[in-house]
Amino acid sequence: MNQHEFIKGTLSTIVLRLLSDKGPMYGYEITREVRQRSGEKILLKEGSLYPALRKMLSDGILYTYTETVENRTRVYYAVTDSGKVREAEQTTALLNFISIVEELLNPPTQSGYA
Amino acid sequence: MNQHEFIKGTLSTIVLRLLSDKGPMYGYEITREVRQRSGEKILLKEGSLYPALRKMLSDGILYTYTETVENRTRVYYAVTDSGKVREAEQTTALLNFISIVEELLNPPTQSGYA
DNA sequence: TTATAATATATAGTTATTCTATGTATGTTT
DNA sequence: AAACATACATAGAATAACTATATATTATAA
Repeated sequence: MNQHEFIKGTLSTIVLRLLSDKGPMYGYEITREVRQRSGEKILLKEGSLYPALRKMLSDGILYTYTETVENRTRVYYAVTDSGKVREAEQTTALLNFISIVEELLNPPTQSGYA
Repeated sequence: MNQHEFIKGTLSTIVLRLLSDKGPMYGYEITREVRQRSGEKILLKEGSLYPALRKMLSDGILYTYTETVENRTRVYYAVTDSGKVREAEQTTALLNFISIVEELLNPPTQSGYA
């Protein structure tokens, strides 16, 4: 995600939300899904994704299992029970933060117009 | 802004927007205004604000002048012409990014409800 | 009167996160 | 044969925000 640095701090929430929503996914699949769902706007890099996934693993909010399909190993990442709690918390917190930022960006000089 | 790290990447846009909207402000005033406008949710720290302001100065999107009120020096930060252009760009980009994130966070399984 | 809080500035150093660049390996298409 | 897509991953750089600290004045509270 080079095109804007707004992603910082939101990446793990987005990934966690995606895994909660779609079920277990493997890394490469996550990058494609985020790219597709964002209309090619958010291009997740491996150098961002894998460290983020490893942190979530060590935090106990994800776990992994592997499958081999056509000689290619896939490492699936899935949400743990505590991860589900965290997902709800973080999603709510991010949406709250977003609404605050939207208010801050809305020019008060324009409010008052009918 | 310790309570959530979502701020990362958005701080300078918020400050730039605020200065564009309210006119020149001094550092301490900015922290109070952001705190107040955000309903005490975003608590800007000096260690975050002043480095951010200095970066914007060196980028040429802000300039400063000083005033002394009751023996206290105030360093006012104001938006340059190129800063006005940047403000419009960054604000639009942030709002676009926000709408993408909102879409990503919206569970597609829930869409379809009336 | 002394201490604390509010006003006002700012920096040094730490931590955390994302990115660039790179590396491995297989299968498919040109 | 080369390039591209699939699939993993890491090392090191860059950046941004934070904690903690420092200075100084004025106002308030104990």
